[in-house]
Amino acid sequence: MARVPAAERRDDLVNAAIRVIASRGVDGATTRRIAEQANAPLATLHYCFQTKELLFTAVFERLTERYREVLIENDVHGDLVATARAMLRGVLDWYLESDPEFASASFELISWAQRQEDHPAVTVYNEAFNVVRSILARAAGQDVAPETIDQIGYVISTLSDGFVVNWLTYADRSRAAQQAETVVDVFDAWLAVKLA
Amino acid sequence: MARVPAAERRDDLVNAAIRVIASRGVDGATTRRIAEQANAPLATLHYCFQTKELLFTAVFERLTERYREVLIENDVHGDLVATARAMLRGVLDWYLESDPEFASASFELISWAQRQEDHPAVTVYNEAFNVVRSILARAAGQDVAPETIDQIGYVISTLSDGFVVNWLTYADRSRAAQQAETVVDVFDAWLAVKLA
Amino acid sequence: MARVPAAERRDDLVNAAIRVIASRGVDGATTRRIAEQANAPLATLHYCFQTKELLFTAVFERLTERYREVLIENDVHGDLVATARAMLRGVLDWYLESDPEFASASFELISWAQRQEDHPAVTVYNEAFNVVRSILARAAGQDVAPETIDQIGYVISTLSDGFVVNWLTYADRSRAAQQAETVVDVFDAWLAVKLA
Amino acid sequence: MARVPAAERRDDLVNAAIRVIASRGVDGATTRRIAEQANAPLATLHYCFQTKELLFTAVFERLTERYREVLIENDVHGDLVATARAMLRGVLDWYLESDPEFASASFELISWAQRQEDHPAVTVYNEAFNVVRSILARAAGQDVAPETIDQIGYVISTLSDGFVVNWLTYADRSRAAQQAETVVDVFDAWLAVKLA
DNA sequence: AATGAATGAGGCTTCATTCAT
DNA sequence: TATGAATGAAGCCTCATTCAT
Repeated sequence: MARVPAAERRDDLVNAAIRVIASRGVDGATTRRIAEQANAPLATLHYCFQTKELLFTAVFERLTERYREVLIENDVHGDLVATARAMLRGVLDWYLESDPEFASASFELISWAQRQEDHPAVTVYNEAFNVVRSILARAAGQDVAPETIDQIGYVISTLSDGFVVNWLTYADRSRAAQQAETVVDVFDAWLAVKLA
Repeated sequence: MARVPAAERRDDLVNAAIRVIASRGVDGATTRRIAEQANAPLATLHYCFQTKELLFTAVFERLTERYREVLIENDVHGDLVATARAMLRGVLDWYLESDPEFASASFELISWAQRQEDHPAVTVYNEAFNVVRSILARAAGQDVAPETIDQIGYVISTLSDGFVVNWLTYADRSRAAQQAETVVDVFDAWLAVKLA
Repeated sequence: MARVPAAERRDDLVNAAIRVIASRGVDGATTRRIAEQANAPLATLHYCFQTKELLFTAVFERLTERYREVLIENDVHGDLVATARAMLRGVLDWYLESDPEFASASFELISWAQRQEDHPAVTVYNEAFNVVRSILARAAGQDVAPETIDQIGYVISTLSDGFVVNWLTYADRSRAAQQAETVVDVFDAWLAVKLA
Repeated sequence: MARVPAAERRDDLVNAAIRVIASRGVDGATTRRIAEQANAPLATLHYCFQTKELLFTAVFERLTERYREVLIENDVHGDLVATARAMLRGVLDWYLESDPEFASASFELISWAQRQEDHPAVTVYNEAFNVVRSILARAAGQDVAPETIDQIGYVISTLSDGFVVNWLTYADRSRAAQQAETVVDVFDAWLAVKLA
């Protein structure tokens, strides 16, 4: 097996871990399987990441980062309603575009993170929430109360999380696409009342 | 050691399993830990449930059954709006009342079930959905299209699932109680538009 | 399950044990499987036979007894050559008639007995040998040296054991039937030289 | 702990397995006991052989190989009678020289192999038989019918198997040495008639 | 007398990790 | 540096046996 520099290996291993977690769950994601998927010797995994937990943390960070990117990419720089709406849409579409297994891996990892000592699960939520808030705040200008911003953020996350659970369970893309419409309708209705 | 009827033992084990799954995740829920939590020798677990998987299935059924009960208990036998609203409220309140660990165990088990051969995860969703549908249908009478009923059911489940994810992540009851209000507001707004 | 007197159960259990040993080997013959095969509760096995070893000893005795019967049934009360020949034939035919699994169980049990404290394996051989010897001795009258009698007995057992090993391995009855002819031919040739 | 090449480790384990099987039977040959006998940690056994069954297969192959060597070593390259005779003698002597436990392990494993899916038991017999046949065929030249060759092979195996059973049962070397003589006498008598 | 319930001991296997090179 | 080899701990499960009725 060709010797490969550690930095590159790290990347391979993180990607491999995501794939394995998606297909076999967090508990099915053994070091051996991840190493195999990454085409790397088992010992390399521990050479690159002292511990399985550290590898998972890296995976977690990668997912968090991706999530933030999705949010930022979907900032339409419009008014509050348009911006909020686009953000929700963007997240739903992203879920739909990626493999359902990807969403599955994310969820698995959040459960996993919940049980780790320093609760990075909360961190990722907070971080995502901060991104959402800052985007919305800019769109809202001065007129909207911070509590309202927060609430909008909460509803976006609630709707998208709820959407994902169903999508993961049924893994039926055309059905999920329709449901995405419904979800956006729900959001619209509420926003109209809220910002009336 | 005192003689304990098998049925009771089975019950103890199911309860123990729920507790362990909630606190340590499905993969942390080893037979040893479950037996210990149930205050039973490890071999007893396999006497009562031939297999760990069978125990988990029993746990799964227990949770499913409980979920159905909650739905039925919250049928107010009113008109469609009142009935739908009460059902959503009932589920949210139930989540809030029970230990967050209970909801956590449910979520963990759904992920687990997803990876089992015969996908009981889908079954539990379908079953719950059928209960919701039949309650809503009775409340709606003849005037409402079945598709609308289905959509209302979908929104109830999406909102409650989304609510749970946040509740599990932060495990902050007073915050969740406020969020429950928001969730119901969202539902009301949409229902008003939908059934206008 | 109907309560059945212990004496009858003992018989059932011994028969069940033989069947299970034949089909799954000594190590596959667990108490549970034997009890199941005998249609008896597991605890009954230990009620009838304090120990699995004691049950196996009973099985062993049953097989030994059967072996002795076969030898005696095939005593043609003729001269030495005819008697010896008939005995070998009788044993070979018996093996051929019974299920190959029966022979298999016998062999399994002999290996098993070999490893028990008081070596009943030797006992069964000695016993069988004594039966053979006494039959041959009567047929031989006074003229034949005891050593010769012993040697004939040894050759009978060697040939029949060797025959069985092949029969067990290939479990091909028509092939084994031909081989039985060959075995008898071998015996005849040697007897002719030996008793010339 | 000193680094030991994997190949050597495998060898140690195979040897240990043979010893344990010989002394405690196939079913008494637990992974723990084999590892202990090999002075290796239990996990090492599974590092070298993914499975207990694979280890046993390796043991089986070792025994088969050894058996073939014995046959080939005892090819005297003489005429048919001399060659056949020498082969039988060689096998008997080999059994006598080696520990009775070695023969015991062989027999145990053949029973074991019989119960495996792909019946390697038949394979080893066929293989051994082919070696015998080819040696005999060369010695016989053109004049002897193939059926006769086969028959001689069968008698050799029957006599040696029968011999072994007694040898294993009594484990009395001096007695077995005498019996070996008798066995060869039997073979000689039959060969004389057969090839007359 | 007869049996459902229960269990300690031990079975095979896999895990994350470390060691020696 | 990078990795094949090795391993202690723990996984699930089954065994023969005993207990309480």
